[in-house]
Amino acid sequence: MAVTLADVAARAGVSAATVSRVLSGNYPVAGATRSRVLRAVEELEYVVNGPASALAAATSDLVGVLVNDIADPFFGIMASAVQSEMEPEKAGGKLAVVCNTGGSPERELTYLTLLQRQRAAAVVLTGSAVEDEKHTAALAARLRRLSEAGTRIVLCGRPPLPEDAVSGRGDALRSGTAGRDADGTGAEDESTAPITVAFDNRGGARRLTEHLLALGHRRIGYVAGPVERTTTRHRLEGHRTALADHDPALLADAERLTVHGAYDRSSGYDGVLELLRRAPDLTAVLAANDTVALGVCAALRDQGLRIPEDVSVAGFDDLPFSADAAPALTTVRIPLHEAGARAGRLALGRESAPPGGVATVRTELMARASTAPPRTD
Amino acid sequence: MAVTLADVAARAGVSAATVSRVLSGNYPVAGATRSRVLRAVEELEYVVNGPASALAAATSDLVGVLVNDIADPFFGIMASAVQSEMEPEKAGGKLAVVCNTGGSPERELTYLTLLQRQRAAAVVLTGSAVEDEKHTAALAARLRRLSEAGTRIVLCGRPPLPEDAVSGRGDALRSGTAGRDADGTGAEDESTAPITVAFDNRGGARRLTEHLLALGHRRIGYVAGPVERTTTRHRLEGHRTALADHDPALLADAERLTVHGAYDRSSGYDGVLELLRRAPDLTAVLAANDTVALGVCAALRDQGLRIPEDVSVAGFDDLPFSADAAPALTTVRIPLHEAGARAGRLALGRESAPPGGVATVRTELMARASTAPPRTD
DNA sequence: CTGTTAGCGCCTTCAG
DNA sequence: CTGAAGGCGCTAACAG
Repeated sequence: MAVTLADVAARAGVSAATVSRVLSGNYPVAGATRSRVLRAVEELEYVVNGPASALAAATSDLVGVLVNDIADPFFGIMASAVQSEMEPEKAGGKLAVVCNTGGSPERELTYLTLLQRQRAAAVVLTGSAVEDEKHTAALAARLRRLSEAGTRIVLCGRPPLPEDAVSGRGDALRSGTAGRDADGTGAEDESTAPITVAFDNRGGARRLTEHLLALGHRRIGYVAGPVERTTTRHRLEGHRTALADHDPALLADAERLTVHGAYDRSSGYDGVLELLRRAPDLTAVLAANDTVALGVCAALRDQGLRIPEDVSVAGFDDLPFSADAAPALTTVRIPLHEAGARAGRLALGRESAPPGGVATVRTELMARASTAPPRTD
Repeated sequence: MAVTLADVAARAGVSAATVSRVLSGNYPVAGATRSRVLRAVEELEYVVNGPASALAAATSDLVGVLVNDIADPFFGIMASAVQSEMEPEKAGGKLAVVCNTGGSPERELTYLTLLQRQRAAAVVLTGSAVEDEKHTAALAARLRRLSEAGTRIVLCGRPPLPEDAVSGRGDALRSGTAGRDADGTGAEDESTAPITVAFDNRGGARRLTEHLLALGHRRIGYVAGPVERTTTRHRLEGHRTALADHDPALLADAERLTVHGAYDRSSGYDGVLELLRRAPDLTAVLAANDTVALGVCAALRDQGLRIPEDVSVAGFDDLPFSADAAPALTTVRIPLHEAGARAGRLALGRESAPPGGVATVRTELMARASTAPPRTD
């Protein structure tokens, strides 16, 4: 069908091996032959057969990037950053594969299988994880297998896997076919645990709540994300820590002033309406993220409430549109691009793992116009 | 290293061929053997070796999706839609590969090469194309080669390639290696021209401008996208057509009232400032897209101008945040999800090509609060 | 520095 | 319905 290495070799008057060598460039070849080969490649418009070379070399140049929602800039920015580190110029043309799990644990596993099947060079898992015992175990198992197969694993924006989930079972039930490659030299025991680039969600949420507290707010509603997600839990913990530190009494009401929903606009809209029903005297609302905050603002406006005069609102993530919202949104900045880029480098092994395998990315309070002191009626 | 087909075969007490057959499921196998094999697969945690099967079968299950900017929801939504059609349940687990070109023609070509090397099953090119003779020719050539290699090509959100760029040269210089697979039966001449899902940018822009005209606006500024992009040109053409139809005199000023920039927020900010310098008596501003419109609004606000009382603003695309902007943004809705999903189906051959190979997606005017009649001083 | 020789793991006729 | 055998295109030791 297509042009093959042999065709190029024939045209250049050399052996296939030589062509292979000049193409991969990791082996000495005479200048003259090299250019002769290159010319043949040009003339024949030869393009390497990826599957064939992956098979022979037992490695591929695919890197998987799993995201919960590719239509959400939060993930788009990270994915873009990861990919920016795979520039053909920078890293020999790795192909970053962005996979959209839609937040579904099953699809997460499915994609990991697909990537394992492609013998991906690395996999980057971004965004919050689902905290379900069974799923965590399944995920850990799959990651372990990927890792054993030589795929590098990087977590970005999610916490490391719990210890107990990582500890693998050691029995490799391997059957017959009398050991090909007869000796057991393949013992490249790179630290098998995934590398993690975590976000300081707790700290960010704590500082955000402290900011509201300092402004004088005491009745603070919280439109949180899905209950089962790590990010949701961490942000909530930071919030409540700040509350407790300021006045333990505030904590008592926290439960009632919290509603859960998805990480989308309508959850914010509906969520704040529910909060208003429960506590009409709310003076501030924290949202799970900036998108949710937008929904909160819309609902508040529809209720005839002014921001921040009547109610203060704050988001999380500091996505690009947040600064342009009216009023500009107070939020917590996460350096998504930097984090993604780092994850990309880690995935390619171009940067060495941080001590302990976990790097935590700082978050920063961005106090803007959507928060102000509460009304003093 | 890893578990192979042979391992599974041995454990199930059958031949490798049989295992292959139950796994691909396209060949009769006795129920008993089938389940025995399946069990062995389970026990061994076998995962097919993608490269190997791609090599042997000469097809892969990768589908490339090229986008100009993955961090932009415009592309995120389309990519997500394309991918949603490749659900493991729907289409035998195709892997959609989202590639971020950053709008660079060179990277577009590079990614196409990478995809060709992977022997991708299909490629979807989304978003506006660069109108440069040389690049168009190079692109057409590469697409033709991909197409010849059996990769299906779909354009989504960009116009079909110009006729003259498509017409291929017929000489296939193929050398030596005395024809393997000795007969020339592989003559599967599917219509080689790319299928297109185009957006009606012209019509949308025309209706948008007519809307402003109907409100009474006559001095309308336009912060357009990059000059060399098809989308930019089409939207501008629609705008000017409306202007000319309404009053040819308006066209005279159109050039002066147009500035070009990137498809981002800061272009909107800077662009409208420039327009204001050129024509302080502007009553309305059209933006290249919603993101740009946000920048326009920010700049206007910073200048102490109210929207829409002092200046009306409109965007394009109707991204999710547009309805939540304050004021809600008047814009033109493009059904990005539907378009992307259709492109995905077309790419998989699950939907037959539209007559002429081009389907045009309707756009719809969304008149909201950011546009109103001009001030009557 | 270059050619030769074996596979990599799977699919696919072709017999049985 | 199942097994045997050859090859997909490339890489990786080995020899020269």
